[in-house]
Amino acid sequence: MSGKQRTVYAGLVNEKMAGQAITLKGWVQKRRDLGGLIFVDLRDREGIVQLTFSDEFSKDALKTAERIRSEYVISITGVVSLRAESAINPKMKTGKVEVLVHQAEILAESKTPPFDIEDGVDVNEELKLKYRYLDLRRPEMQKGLILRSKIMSSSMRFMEENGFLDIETPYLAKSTPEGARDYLVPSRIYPGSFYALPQSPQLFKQLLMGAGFDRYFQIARCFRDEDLRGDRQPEFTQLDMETSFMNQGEIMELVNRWITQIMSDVVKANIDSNSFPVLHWQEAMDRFGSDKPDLRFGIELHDVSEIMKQTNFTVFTGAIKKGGFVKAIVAPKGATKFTRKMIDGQTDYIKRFGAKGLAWIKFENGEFSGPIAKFVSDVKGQLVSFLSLSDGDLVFFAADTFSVVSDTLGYLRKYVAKELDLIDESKWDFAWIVDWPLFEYSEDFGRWIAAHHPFTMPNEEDLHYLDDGEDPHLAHAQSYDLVLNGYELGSGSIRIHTMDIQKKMLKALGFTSDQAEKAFGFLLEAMEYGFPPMGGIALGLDRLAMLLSGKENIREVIAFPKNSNATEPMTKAPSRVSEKQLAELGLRVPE
RNA sequence: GGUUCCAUGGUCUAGUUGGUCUAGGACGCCUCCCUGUCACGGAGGAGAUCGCGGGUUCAAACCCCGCUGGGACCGCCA
Repeated sequence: MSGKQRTVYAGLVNEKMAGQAITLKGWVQKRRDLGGLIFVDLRDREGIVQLTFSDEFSKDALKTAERIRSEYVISITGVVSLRAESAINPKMKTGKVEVLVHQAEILAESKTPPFDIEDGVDVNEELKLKYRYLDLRRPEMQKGLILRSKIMSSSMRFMEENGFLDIETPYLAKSTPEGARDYLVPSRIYPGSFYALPQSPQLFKQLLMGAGFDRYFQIARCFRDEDLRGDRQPEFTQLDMETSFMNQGEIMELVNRWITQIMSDVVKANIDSNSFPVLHWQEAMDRFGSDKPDLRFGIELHDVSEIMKQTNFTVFTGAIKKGGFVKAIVAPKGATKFTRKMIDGQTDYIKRFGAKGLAWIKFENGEFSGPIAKFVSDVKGQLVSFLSLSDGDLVFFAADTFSVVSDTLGYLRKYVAKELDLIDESKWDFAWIVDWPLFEYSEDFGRWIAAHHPFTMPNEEDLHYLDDGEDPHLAHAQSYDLVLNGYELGSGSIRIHTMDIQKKMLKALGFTSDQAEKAFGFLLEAMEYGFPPMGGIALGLDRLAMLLSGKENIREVIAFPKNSNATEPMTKAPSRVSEKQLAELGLRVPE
């Protein structure tokens, strides 16, 4: 190395530096060789600046430039120069300047990369992951991770300023029932026994409250061995906090201030956290068909069961008789936009939600048309006024159980909004969803399970539902989810802090006292030693970073993510291990 | 566990009623020329067992079956 230190990042060179000698280090984005004059675009994490090589400035440097290829790592020293008016490149942040190179050194050569390192490249995902370190050189990717870092530092600053203590909790923890599948870690010292990687620091943070730390915060990695999605990775990061002696409203207010600070620090957005809508879970489901509604657009669900009861359309009346619903959404001026082919495609798509079909009518020139028009003609007047239809509208109907209708129309309203271009992508629409059911039915277990987790405090007035002979699943919880643009950003609750309620809760979940003792005995015992009232929340850092950087996949804001099959193409994890390693752990693996 | 889509030089892709494909294009790469480019330009060149295996056929990148790998979705995700 020449020994000269970098004086500035390439992307930060500006007109004020004109005439100054600077030293830059970075990667070659592009070389343009005009013969005796060579231009090189030099890239580092802050951006790109143009270098100019000519024997006018240095014969040696020009010679070096002739050898330079894409992705070489170079170090140069030169003088910042204002470009002539005609040579200014308005597309570049540094387009008004260039660096006349007096000294150049190649620090590392590079093979031709397997794909172009530039934003907007369309390369298959596996190749990008295999050469992740190259993909991460793209400005877009660096921007995402830089933004993620800013969310973390903004959060840490907020928590520090509000008296929260950063306390680490174990990664080698105990497997507990309920919830997601655990990642297990075999114990060498106790063959046949396993640690579990935490699905969240939930129990530990509650115990920290029990220990009197009062306010806890942690950027915590969490592990869940479930199948992946675009917004779900097997390991992910939570901005996790817990506080003693605060009620639900106070915690929500604190989170509002926290989010406001993040939005201001990270994306310079001035959001009014006092205006976050607070929706009851039931209301969110009724109006939007989702517990994480996207509120950037309308297209609400309307219950037309009462009107449809009067028709002879057995698909509708039959669903109602079975205790189901008929609901509708209106695609404003959608009658011409949505072709028969598109509707057929959607009819097919919604079958995955359990819907048997999709009914629709078009309202044009005062008349209904479409396959079911004749069945609903008798209630035309009622529908037009109930749904406030105007000319050219298209109406979709779903008739089924509450959950199928909700899933179907909840999906369709997003589809319709996208097709009709009704979504304002510049908006940040936060919402709180509160008053969740305490339990939900699991087909898998054949019993009621905790909707949130087993430590969630029921609403005070619902406590009696946990008593013998009552209907526990009518109980609602002191829990609150923060939603942004249709994504669940975070989930929190007030926790149970007394043993008798906790025991009732576990009993309602079907635990015998023996099983409860075995799984959560340490927690129940802790509750006997002065456990304070407490509550908290965990925000999904990866999702927040994804949304704030406008990405559609969580992989874009994780440096080294897994692919959709939970493998990692670069290191090829997971992999087989040696017989020796297995033997030490007392494990045997079938061939 | 299920549904669905995809796989052609380094990258992205054309090809789709089987023959005219000796597989076309763009970008990239290599050599040479070029002093104001920034999607530099000009001339020339290299580079593909069409993911793998089997089948149908006179003939398969193309049709069928299986496998592998990948994307999206459902289940799952306290």
